[in-house]
Amino acid sequence: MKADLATREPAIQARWDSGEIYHRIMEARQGQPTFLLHDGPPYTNSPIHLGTAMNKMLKDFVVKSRTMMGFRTPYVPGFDNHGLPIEQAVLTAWADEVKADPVKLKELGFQEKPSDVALNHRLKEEIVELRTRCRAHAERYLDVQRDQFKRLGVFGLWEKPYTTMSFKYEAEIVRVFKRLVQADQVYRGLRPVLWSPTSRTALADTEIVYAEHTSKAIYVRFALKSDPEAVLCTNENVFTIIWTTTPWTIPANLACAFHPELTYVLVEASGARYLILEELMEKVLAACNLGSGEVLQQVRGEELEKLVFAHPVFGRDSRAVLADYVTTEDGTGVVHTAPGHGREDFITGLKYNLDILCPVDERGMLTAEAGEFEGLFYKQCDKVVVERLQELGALLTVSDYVHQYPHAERDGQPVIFRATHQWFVSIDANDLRERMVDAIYNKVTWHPGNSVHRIGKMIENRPDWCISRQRPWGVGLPIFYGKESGVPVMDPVAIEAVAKLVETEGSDAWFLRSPEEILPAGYKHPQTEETEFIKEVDVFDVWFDSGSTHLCVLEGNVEPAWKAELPADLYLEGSDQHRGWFNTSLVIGMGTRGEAPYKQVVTHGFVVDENNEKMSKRKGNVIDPVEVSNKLGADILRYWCASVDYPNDVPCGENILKQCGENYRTIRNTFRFLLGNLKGFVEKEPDAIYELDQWVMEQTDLLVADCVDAYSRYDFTKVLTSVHNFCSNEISKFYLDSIKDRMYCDLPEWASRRSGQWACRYVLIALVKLVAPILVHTAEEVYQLIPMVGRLESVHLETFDSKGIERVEEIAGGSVQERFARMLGIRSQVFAQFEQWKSQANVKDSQGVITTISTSEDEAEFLKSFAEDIANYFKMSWVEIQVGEPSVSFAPSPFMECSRSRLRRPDVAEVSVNGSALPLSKRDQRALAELGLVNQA
RNA sequence: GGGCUCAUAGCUCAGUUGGUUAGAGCGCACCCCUGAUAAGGGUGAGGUCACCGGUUCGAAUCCAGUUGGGCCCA
Repeated sequence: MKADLATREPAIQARWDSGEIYHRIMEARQGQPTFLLHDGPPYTNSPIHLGTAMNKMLKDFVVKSRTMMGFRTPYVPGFDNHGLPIEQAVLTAWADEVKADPVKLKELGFQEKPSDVALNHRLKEEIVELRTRCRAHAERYLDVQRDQFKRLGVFGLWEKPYTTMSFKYEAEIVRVFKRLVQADQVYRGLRPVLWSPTSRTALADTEIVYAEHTSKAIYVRFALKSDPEAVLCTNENVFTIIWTTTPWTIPANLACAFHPELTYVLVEASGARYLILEELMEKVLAACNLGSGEVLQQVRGEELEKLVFAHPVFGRDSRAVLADYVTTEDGTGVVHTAPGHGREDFITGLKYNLDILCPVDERGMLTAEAGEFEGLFYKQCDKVVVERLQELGALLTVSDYVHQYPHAERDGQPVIFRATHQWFVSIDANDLRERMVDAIYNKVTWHPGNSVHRIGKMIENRPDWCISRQRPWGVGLPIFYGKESGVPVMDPVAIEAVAKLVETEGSDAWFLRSPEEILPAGYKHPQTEETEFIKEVDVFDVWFDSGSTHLCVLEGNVEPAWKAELPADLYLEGSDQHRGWFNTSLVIGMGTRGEAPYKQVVTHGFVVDENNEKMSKRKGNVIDPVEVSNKLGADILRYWCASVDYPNDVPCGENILKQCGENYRTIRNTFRFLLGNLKGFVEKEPDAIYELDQWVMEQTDLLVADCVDAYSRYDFTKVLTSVHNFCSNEISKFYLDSIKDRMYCDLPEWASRRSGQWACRYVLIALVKLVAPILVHTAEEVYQLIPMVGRLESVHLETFDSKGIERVEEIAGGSVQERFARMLGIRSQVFAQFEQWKSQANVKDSQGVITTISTSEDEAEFLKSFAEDIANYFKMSWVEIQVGEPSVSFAPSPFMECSRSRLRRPDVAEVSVNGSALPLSKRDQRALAELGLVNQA
């Protein structure tokens, strides 16, 4: 019975497939309490990797173990299809066809602003062509991944998984948006994005490369305008100094940021007073040629919050604000803040309710909002601003500064941060944040427990969620704008019209159809009463797609068969999903339904190699789960998955897998030998159960109790190590050795042998069920070979053989367990002493040896209570027990060797068998007599 | 740089609220069996609990820091 899992497993899986195992299980658990694990969808742009595999296997452990605990455990796998990585893969493969270049698309008028939305016919076709290719790409890898997951032995509704690109799902995404709009959770606002002025498009982070760039670095002084709380000792001739490498953003300056916890000084130098960071004082004074300074006052940053400075060019207010990203490395400790031109600036702007001022248009030209700088290209503006500041006496110094600066990967040109209109889910409207934080800390259970801090901190600090993306591969944001007014339509009726369209024609239709074709006849803008509209061209952030899964799937709106009770019992994903899916699902769940979509969340770490280093193709330390399955077997990979401490980062490599294979074989061989003992098994409970057999069945009951408890706590390592140790220590090293004599020499119908077989089967069934959620194929294979009436179609339809808590406690404290624990303690002492004796006595094996144990009256009586069995337990021919000074001695047995049992016991005597004299023990004489081979002695 | 986190034998893991000599399995070494045999059994050697301080009668365990991994952000 060679393992050979690589060929056995596919055959087992084929039987599951043809028997529709998932559906059989669902039928079998009809009406039982439900345990719902809701699947987080993997992204369909490549074959699975080990991390994806681990995630699915862990989920499968949960689903299968809960099934065997008696729950109904529907599992609808999902796939995440939209988004940039697929789009990029498609574009790369399509690179030679220039018409698909997104830059080209933008040039054709595919702009992010509503005024640019008028899509011409040609463009529509190109977008749809690109989307079609993306869809095909996603479909292809969806199939690949599905096959790979199935190869791992994962059960689920594989013929009808949820896919975020299915028409009905896309329509539900639109409806989730509608619900958030109805809940007054959505708004349109400005936000800085990486922007390429040359290609006039927003860029994703992945489209950016950092390259060396020489900028003009300037020190600029801002005069103090007011100090309402008189924090400073004087307000005459006071300035602060900022340092920036982007002079063109000076027109957009609205604030100066100080670090709340750092110390600033008011220093008098060259006839003026400057408020700068203490730590950088010398450096700044030197850089600005201000000579040496005299410190007038020290003040902590947090006290400066009420100060107002004057914009050096426009004279308008530039508020002092606090921000902890202010560093002590570059600059002055005071950060020029332009909320329309930087991410951190933007966040600070939101915090202080500053305008998101962005006086730069999509071409990189300064707009009217930039006053005297209007009409300049931002690079020219750099120069002009410097000159103007010089003229105004605000410029302290200027120099060239070489640093890493973001450039567009596509054309190699530098990019800028530029605020553009985007759609947001507000995190603070309707106390959403508070309610989420409450749910995190008080409603949801997190495993491991400390991950509550991780998600908690994130939600406490997260900014509003920008859900719009300027990309073609996604679900279009279902927003109409009044053609003249540009006012967006926030009307559920209009959004529902889009949902209806998408449901039947897919989200491509949003790009193809005109507003008139989509909206109800005669539709009027609720605010402006306009009747002509243009459409938004942005699509949803893919995290909106996946954050909606619990609504799309579990509410049953996409597919009634998926309907389940919300919140789900469990989400189980990698720890990166604190930022991702757990987060977005919570926002959407709380924003729409007012509660978290999950009751419990389990997170797992990432796979690292045997040196605890991250796996990467470059390092060549990647383990491919499919390759492992096809070479060693999926059960080996599953063994690995259950043997590592998954809440942490988990190591994997060839040596570790080899070790898993060895441990696996211990379990497999134990099953195999137990099975071997069941030859000729009779399905009838024996009249009497031997004490040893009673012991092993009780041990099994205790193991089952431990393991089921471990399963309920998602502690698969505990399950597997317990089972493995049990197989090795209790079963293989003791029990099976001890019953060998009985199994080989007693006759099949004897009560002794029947008792042993009964116990072997009891143990085997229990063990096979225990490992079934993990070693899915092996358990099935063995289960089908166990002689039993009422065997189910699959082991995965079974339930664990759990005894009640009372019975378990009774066993644990019972006399059989106590007696055997004591006896086994003595046994190991005897073994240790035997090892010493046999080397000096030149005896190789205990089989032909007699042991004499001299001990206290109490212990002697105890050992004698096991009668002749003690010889089997100690693997000796015979054990003499006497009262006396404690000692253990050994001697080669002086008795004849029984030619049947090979034991040298006192009762061996020569009897005549078929005319020749054979030495036989009493038991063997009886056996042969019953077989008619010898006369009863 | 920030948030969260991890570090116990060669490997994978246990180590409850701080309390004898830090455990298990695998691997390894030596020995045995050959009626579990691409199996099985016995014995044994392996650890300054990442490092450095501190709290304590007592620290793998609590605290601070350092180093090195990991995830997420900047």
